[in-house]
Amino acid sequence: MLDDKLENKDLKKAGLKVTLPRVKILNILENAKERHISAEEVYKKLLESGDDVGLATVYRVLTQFEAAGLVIRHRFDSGHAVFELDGGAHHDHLLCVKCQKVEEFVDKIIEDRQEAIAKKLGFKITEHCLYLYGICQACQ
Amino acid sequence: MLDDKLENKDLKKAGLKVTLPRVKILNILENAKERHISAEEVYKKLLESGDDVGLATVYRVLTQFEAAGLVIRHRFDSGHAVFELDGGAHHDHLLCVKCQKVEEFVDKIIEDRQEAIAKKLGFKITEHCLYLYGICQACQ
DNA sequence: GTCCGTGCAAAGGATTTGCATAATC
DNA sequence: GATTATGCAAATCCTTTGCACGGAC
Repeated sequence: MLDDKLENKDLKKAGLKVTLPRVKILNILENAKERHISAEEVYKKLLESGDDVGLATVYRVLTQFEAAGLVIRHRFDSGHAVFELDGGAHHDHLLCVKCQKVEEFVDKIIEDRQEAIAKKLGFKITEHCLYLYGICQACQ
Repeated sequence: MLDDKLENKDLKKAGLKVTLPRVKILNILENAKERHISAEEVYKKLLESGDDVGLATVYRVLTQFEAAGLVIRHRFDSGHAVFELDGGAHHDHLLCVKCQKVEEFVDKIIEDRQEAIAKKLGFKITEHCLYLYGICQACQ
C-alpha cells in the first residue's frame, strides 16, 4: 500500500508526509466511479475496505489536499461539500437535480466574457464557479 | 407598522398572513444597505430596533419568503447563506474576497452559451449560479 | 373561535478541534 | 527519537424542529 510510487510522489510534492490514511484517501479519489465525492462517502469506502480511519481524519486530509492543490472542494446545493481530484484543467459543472449526475464542461466564450465583465467592474478574478442545475436526458 | 400597504400586498400576494415578524423582516430586506444579508444579520437588525423576534423565526420567515419567490437564497463561499430580495430580474454575482463587496451583473452572451451547452449535453436547465470571486478595485 | 405563526429550547447535520497515542522520517 | 498525524469524543457553526402560547382573520 505504502509503496505506490505515484501517490508517494504526489504527496511528497505537496509537502505531506506519506501516511496510510493519506495514501488510501488519494487512492479512493483516483479510483471512485464518481469524480465528485463527499467526505462521508470517502469515509464509507474506507470502512468497506476494512480500513480504520476516522471521519475527522478524512476531513483533515481532504482539507490538506485542497490546500495543497490536489483536490477541489465544491459546494453544490446539497448541504455538504464534495471533492474532486484537481486534474489541472479548469472546468465548470452541470448537475442533474434528479439523479445527481455531474457533467463537466469548459467554454472559452464564457471564460472570456467573465474576464471582460470583471475588468469592466475593476475586479481581478481569483476564482469562479459556475454551476448549472437541470434535468438530464435520462431523467426527463 | 402593520399598515404599510405595499408590504401587506407583497405578503398577501405570496399567500402569507401579515404578521409583525414578516413585515419587519421584509422591511429590513428592502432597506438594508447591503442587498445580500444573512439570517444572523437580519436577526441582529431586529434586535437593534428593539423588536423581539427569535432567530428561528427569522430562518422560518426567510425560508417562506424563498418558497414564495420573494427572496433568493445564495450560498456564497462563506459558510452561511445570504438572502436578497428577488427583484424579478435574474443576475449573477461578482464578490470581493477581501471586503465582501458584491457586484451584480447580467451577460446575455453567457446566458446564451449556458443554454447552448445544456442543450448539447441533453439537459434542461432549471437554475444556475455563477459566482465570480476576485479582488475589487478598492482592495487591490 | 379557529387556525396559523411565534418564541424558546432542544435537536440536527456537517465540519472542526483538543488531547493522548501512534506512526513517519 | 523528534516531530507530525491519527483516532476518538466533544465542541462548534448554521439551521431546523417540537411544543405550548399568542396573534391574525
